[in-house]
Amino acid sequence: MDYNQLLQHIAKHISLSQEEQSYFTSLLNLKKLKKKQFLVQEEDISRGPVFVLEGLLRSYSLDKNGFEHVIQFAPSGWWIGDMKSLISQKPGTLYIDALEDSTVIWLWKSDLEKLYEEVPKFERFFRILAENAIASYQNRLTSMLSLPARERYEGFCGLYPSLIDCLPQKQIASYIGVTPEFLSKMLNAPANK
Amino acid sequence: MDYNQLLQHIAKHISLSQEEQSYFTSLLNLKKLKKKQFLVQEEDISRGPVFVLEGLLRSYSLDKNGFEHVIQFAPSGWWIGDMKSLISQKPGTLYIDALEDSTVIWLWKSDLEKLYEEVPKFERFFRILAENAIASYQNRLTSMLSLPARERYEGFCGLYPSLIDCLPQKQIASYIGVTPEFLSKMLNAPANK
DNA sequence: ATATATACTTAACCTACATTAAGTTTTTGG
DNA sequence: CCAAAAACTTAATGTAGGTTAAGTATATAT
Repeated sequence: MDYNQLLQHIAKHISLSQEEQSYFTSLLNLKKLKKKQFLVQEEDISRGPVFVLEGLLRSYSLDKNGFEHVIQFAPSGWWIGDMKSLISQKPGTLYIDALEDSTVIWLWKSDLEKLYEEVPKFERFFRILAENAIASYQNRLTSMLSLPARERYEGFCGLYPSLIDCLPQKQIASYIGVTPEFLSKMLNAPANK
Repeated sequence: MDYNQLLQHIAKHISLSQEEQSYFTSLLNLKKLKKKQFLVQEEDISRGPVFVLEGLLRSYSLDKNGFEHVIQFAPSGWWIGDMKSLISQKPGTLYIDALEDSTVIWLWKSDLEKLYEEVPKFERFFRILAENAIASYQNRLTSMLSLPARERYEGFCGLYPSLIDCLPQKQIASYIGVTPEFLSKMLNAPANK
């Protein structure tokens, strides 16, 4: 399969020899998801980090009234996962599914651990990845705590312009933390303000 | 100085030889902070990760009305930092100050990078640290998006029982995302509900 | 092509939480 | 030990955003 996109992405942070590359790719698993299909089913909890080759995934939580709350979108070239479940290897609280037909690459946690032993440079790669994720969560939290819905929406548009046209509005509403009805009203309100 | 607490904390995740330990400690800087004192002043932006030996720090953002929004508390034994500024080495958007007289240990980013070269095991250590932080941010976001204020408060009490008695109520209000007035009313409301 | 599900809109009404403001208690610093 | 600042409380009033519900538009699948 075509792992080039992933290898190029990794090459931005660490450089791998030919052998390291092929050892790495030998550990990869490919999965195709139909729109609405879940990444992780049932007891299948030990999956490691997931890279989106093509398509669009999201992670979300469910509240006790059955409403979904989007934690993250992952278009092509992004990583996604439920970190609590990945660390603890217990069933997580996040659901991950495909918003479009998608192709993803993933690692078993045990293979990832072997990879760290064999090619320690990957510790650096995933450290950098994790640090970037932290920066973006700190940012998101700040905006949840301190901005009104309209500014959170504008922030989203600024940060993910390419997602605006391909995401259903209700998904964006969920991400910024309002109901679809309210987002609709807000966007169709007289001009601005 | 007494770096034992930090070394023990690190030993939970990686094991270091005597030399590695002393190389590491040679890079550390110690700083004492008075209550209300800021960790990072003015243009002093290139500070790396900060470990709290003693006391209590917090990071927060300021909104345009001058209100503070707490992103994280860091009691003794915890790490704290503004990840965006650490990565970009540009002034960040978070403020970090001491809620009690405190002692912290910190690294310059350039020293941290030398450390990664000399003792690659630290890549693993900070990767694990970062992954744990991600899990906790995913959790916090979930609770901001899907729980009402009372349940966020209860979640906070469950997660940080030791902080409840030593934190001013208004700091907890800020962390869970409500005004101090509302938290006060909520806690003094007839019994429960 | 048509049926059905899903997405979006609009509007009336509702509520969790914010704002303002005044008063009380506790902590801090000199 | 005292004055001033900071923290907490209470209450009246305001509002951003939720809920419910009904209708319209747009996909999706067969």
